Amino acid sequence: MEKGKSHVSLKDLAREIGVSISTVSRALNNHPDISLAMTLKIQKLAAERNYTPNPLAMGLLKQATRMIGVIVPDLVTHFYSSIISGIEQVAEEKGYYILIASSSESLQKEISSVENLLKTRVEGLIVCLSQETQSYAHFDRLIRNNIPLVFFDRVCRTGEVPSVVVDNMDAARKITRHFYKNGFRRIAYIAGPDHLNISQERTRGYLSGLESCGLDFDPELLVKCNMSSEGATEATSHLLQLPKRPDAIFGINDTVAFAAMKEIKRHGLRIPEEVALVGFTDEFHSTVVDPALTSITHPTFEIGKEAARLFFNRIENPDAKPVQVVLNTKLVVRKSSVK
Amino acid sequence: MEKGKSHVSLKDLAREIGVSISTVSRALNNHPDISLAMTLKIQKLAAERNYTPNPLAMGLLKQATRMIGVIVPDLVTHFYSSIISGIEQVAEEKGYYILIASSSESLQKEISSVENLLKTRVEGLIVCLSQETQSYAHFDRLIRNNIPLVFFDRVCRTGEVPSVVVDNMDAARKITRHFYKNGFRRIAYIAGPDHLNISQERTRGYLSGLESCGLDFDPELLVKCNMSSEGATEATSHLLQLPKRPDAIFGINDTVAFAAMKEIKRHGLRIPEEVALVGFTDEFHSTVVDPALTSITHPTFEIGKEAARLFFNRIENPDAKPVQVVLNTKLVVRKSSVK
DNA sequence: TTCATCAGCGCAAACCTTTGCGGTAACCTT
DNA sequence: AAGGTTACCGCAAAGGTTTGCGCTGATGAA
Repeated sequence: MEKGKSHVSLKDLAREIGVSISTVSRALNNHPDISLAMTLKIQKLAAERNYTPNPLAMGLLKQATRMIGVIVPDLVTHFYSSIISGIEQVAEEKGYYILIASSSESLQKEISSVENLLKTRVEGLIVCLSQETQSYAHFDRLIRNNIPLVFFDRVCRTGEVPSVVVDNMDAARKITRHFYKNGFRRIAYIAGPDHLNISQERTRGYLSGLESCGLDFDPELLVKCNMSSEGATEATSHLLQLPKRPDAIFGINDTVAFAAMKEIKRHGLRIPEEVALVGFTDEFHSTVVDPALTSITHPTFEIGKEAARLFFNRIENPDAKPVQVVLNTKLVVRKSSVK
Repeated sequence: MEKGKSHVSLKDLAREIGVSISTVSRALNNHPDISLAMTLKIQKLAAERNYTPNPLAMGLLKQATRMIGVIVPDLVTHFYSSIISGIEQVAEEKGYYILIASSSESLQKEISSVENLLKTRVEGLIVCLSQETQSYAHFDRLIRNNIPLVFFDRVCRTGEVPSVVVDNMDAARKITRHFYKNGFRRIAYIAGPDHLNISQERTRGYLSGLESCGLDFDPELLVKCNMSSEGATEATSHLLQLPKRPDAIFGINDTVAFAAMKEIKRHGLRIPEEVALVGFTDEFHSTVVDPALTSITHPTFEIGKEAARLFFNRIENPDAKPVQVVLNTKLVVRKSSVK
């Protein structure tokens, strides 16, 4: 291999054999116009020289970069990294790469990520909305130009954009009823911002669960937080200091659940004897904490794979109607919610 | 915006204004050859039409894709996702994107990831070796062609390739001495595969720590595992069933430490009264488990940022001598190791 | 008036690939 | 032997950008 030039081009091969570039190209693509002898000779040299087509040139020509942009609120939360892992697996099978950008839960960063990813000519985007996102104009351009777009978990525009979510309402209902069955009556819920679909849906499930158990809804027991550790800690502390404090809490996601657990312990209360706790989180974390956390486990890896599948459906069939895939969650009962 | 064509090219602008493509290009680059009036007119139109240079074309021309390949053993471990986050931050500042591939701790996948990333014409690679990797021939091509390459954490060829690591020997020494100071005498170490630098270095630190405390090294107390949950569980179980079982264990990384914790509990032993435990892990996980885990915390985010900085040094100064950056760890003492 | 100068712009090559079309032999047919 | 096939290959354009060089018209000087 020549120094300073790590990639061989068709031109290099053509020059070395003494034919034109087009002949080399056709030979490598087994075009019938090229004689067998010539084809073999060219393919042999190409293999020796380790030729691989330049994806930039192909991208220019075919207008297809084989890259997907992925925007997540953050990279370090297991929920997201696991989903990304799922996306990556399907993408790899299809020969696609993913470009990851994190919005850090900021609308501004989400907007600029969309722009930047489009600048790099990704073929489309797979997105989980940031916590701040309430306006969706930055996705208009994609929709208008029919650029593939898929939302997961935190979604919007479900009429126009395919999405994959879990059955949040059902999950929250299951939690509430589980608490009831285990003898808890003052069931609190630490929710997220109102504009997020996951928060709304889980709130509905919570209320529906209460009703189905014949429990009255006490507005004091529904608190909202910004889904950060700090916000959740504060929310938990608030709940625990109520005149009639709750005997059960469920948190809207991992971060909230763990912060709540720490805060309950800090208040010197025992879990689950004095305050039961259930979270929305994943298998691994739930088992490592003490007491082991009862939780709704998301099929995170599957969410990622499904999002990628929807994406490729869109690529292969641009005019198909947007569908929403709803995955089921599982309530895994552990120590934190059973006296 | 026209339907089906989401990106405006120089040609489009040129046609609309009625000048040549080169004039448009120069105007946008403020070339002095173009009159002020024309420059302004072109720039205005470009802004209206939302023109952005096509990175594929630029990539072809400049042979620079502004993309970095990153290969990690997995995506979901907090250690790696946090490092990736650090890399991403620095990359974003420089206007670079990162392409992530995970080796799943497999040499085969690592090799194919290197190949595939090179095919996509990334400008270089930032890599943490897979657990299986003992031969390094797949990096030869990069070194030979002077393609930027940086290793972190699990490294090799440190003479030829810049790298960022933590002071593993010092960290393991600190742990050993910490155990000793707190009254533990049978100190066990669950190591990883021999060929990994991190495993070797920590073993040396362990031995050195024992010696400096005047403790004899008991080979029974040094067990190796493959750093999976299963391997660590088995190793721990083995240690706990020794005739003279250890009263303190330290695990080589997150996975091992948590598996060990679960296994100790499963054996009905109390932490730290009967068996003390220390891990190599991160802040978040250490505090969420019970008892809170004493651990060496890696400056993960900083490792990522430093790796990216080394990478850009390499880009800007290709012939500089490869350096190794050694970051310090911190021993954070929590309940799991203090009687 | 005439030649040199210069501002301002276009041509074309380069990066790499694919592909419709045109071209050139050698062969076959009648 | 002349015209028609056919096998095999090259030209050139397309995709988008930058840039050295050449070209034009006008202005300045002599």
